[in-house]
Amino acid sequence: MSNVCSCYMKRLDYGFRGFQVPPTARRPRSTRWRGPSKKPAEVGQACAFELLASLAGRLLQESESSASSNASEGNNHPAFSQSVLEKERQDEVKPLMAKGIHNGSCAECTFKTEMESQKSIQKCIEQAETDCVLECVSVNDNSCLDCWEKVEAEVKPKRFKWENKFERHCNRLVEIPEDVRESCDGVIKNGFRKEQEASNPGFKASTLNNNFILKDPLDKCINSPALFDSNNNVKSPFCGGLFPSASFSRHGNDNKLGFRDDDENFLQWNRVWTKSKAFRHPQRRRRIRKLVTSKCRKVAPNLKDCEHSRTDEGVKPLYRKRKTCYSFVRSWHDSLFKRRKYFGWGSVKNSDGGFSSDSVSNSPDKGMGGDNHNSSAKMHVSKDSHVKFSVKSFRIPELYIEVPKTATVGSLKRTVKEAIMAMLGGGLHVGVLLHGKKVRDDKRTLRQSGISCEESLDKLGFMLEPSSMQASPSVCVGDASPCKTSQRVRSPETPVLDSGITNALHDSSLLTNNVNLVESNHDSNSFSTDPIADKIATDSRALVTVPTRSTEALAVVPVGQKTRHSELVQRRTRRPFSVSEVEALVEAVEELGTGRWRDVKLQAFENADYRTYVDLKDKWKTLVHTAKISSQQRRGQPVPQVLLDRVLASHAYWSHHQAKHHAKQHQIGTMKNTVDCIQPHVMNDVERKLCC
DNA sequence: GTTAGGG
DNA sequence: CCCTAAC
Repeated sequence: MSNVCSCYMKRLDYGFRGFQVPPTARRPRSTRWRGPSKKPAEVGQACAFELLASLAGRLLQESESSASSNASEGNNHPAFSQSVLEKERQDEVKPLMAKGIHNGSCAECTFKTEMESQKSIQKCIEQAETDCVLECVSVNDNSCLDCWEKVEAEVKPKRFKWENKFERHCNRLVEIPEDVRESCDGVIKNGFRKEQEASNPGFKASTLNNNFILKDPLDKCINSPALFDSNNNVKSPFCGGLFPSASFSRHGNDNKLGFRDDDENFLQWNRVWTKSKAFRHPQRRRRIRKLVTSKCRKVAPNLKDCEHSRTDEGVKPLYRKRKTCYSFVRSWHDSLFKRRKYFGWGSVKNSDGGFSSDSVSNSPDKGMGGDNHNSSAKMHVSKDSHVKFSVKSFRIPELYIEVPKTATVGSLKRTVKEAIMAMLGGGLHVGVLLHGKKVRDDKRTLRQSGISCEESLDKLGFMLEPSSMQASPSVCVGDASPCKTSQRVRSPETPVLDSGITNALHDSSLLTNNVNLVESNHDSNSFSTDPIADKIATDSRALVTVPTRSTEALAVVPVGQKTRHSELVQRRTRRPFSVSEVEALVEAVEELGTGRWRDVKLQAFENADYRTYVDLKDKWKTLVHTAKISSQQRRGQPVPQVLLDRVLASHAYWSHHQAKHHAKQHQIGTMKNTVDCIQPHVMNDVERKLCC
């Protein structure tokens, strides 16, 4: 624990993308896939197929009576899914979502009740159909998706292509009895498949002999933590997370899971996404840096260095020093966004480190179960106007820790525990999101809040938030939520915290993005008056967000953004120098010379807050380079050759002059040191002459 | 805090 | 544009 922030040369890095409160085994981060977040539609597909597959399994089991219902090792799921698994094992058909069914899938509630009651196939099919429809509807209505697509269109138009999402699929082989095939096929064609074919040209569902070979999103498998079952890992290769490497091919299907461009896309995405205008203002940025730095100077001995202790004034982060904690934070961030590149397994949805519910499902009652793509929350509206929820588990944000290789397992456990406890230290509240917006009025009824309406089924979300926080940086609950990779809600009226960055840092350890959906409308060219809000909105993948003090710029401590997600201080937005700026720079340098960048700044760019003297120095550097290369090699906005000539001339002059000056200074120093007998006025004379 | 230079 | 060493 105490070594978390120290500098062991040999370390083992553990990345935890989240914990499930219920004991569902999870893969090591290194084996989990994190691709670009999937679209909700894929969830819908998977759910529908789960239904079908589950149905198939169930029917098989029934048809073969109890002969096959003996073993249940490793399957921690009751009832029907277990039998499905068993059947799969016997048949050596290792497909499927049987495991997915058990835990948190949209099919769950249906099968736990309806299937167990052995109602008619038709009913199940109808249910499946209904669910398909619901899925599609909710997908279409999903505002997060809208945002996502919007950003996609605006930010990564060339690189991030959803058409490719099916490239990461693997085949699922589902055995379906002959007598059900027809009806299932009908369902597929008329319901799910139809929808999918309409929206996803790449989607395929074909029949082969007695099998259905379904290509559906692997993401569903691997993104669903519910699928991780350490006991059954071998049985469900496609269920992700159990693969030691980042790619695999299965059964000769050549379904390679390549991360190739997706990773790039992701990084690119993250980069763009994290580009923020928050720190565009140098003064603010400096202030932030100072704040952070000063905070970091406070010494603390261990991981808690990077945690926060509460005082009467509020929450105060105790940062040992910038390097230590910053690197900790940064490595966390790096682990998020860089490791993702290599170890993609896992849920992108988790990548924002959000608390998430493994599943939030409705009571297995009658009625319709709408799958909420915003939060995975399932809500059931029964006939008596009750709205029933069941939240099975929550996950906490990704946690990144380091321990020495020599650490014991016990210490590792303790470290993880302490880190978790630190995150959860303040206790938690649950927030409710409706239409991506926080429902703040606790006294309103569900009906009044619009939650009781069926139309809101896919608009509901949950989030966890620290109970001690006034502000609401919180995280959506829910697993299948595209929202998690995109945005969260930060209501404009989010209360202001007094402790500023202190709280921000505190929050950072606890929470993930809390981004207003609306802010996804930001484009990289817009300038925000609220840098922090901007930042938060832009960097949805940052592990950390900062409650903003209205329009005051604070700090965001990305532990890792996507961002995705982000550094302690965001990289500034690139601001190409205009010709006039170049001219001003050249003029100033001609006069002042190189090496006096502060003066250059004050003289020529005093009012350009976004230009630091380092910027000017860098620009001069590139100008010199540009002037030296041929015009064909130059890129960006062309600089008039006249200016470049002046740059070269000035550069040559000042190089010479500076060298001469330095030589003279050295000469003078030497003289002073070696010839003590020289009278001061003589020395001054010499200096004057040399410096001419 | 500035400057210089590598990335 | 960032980072860091050196001053």
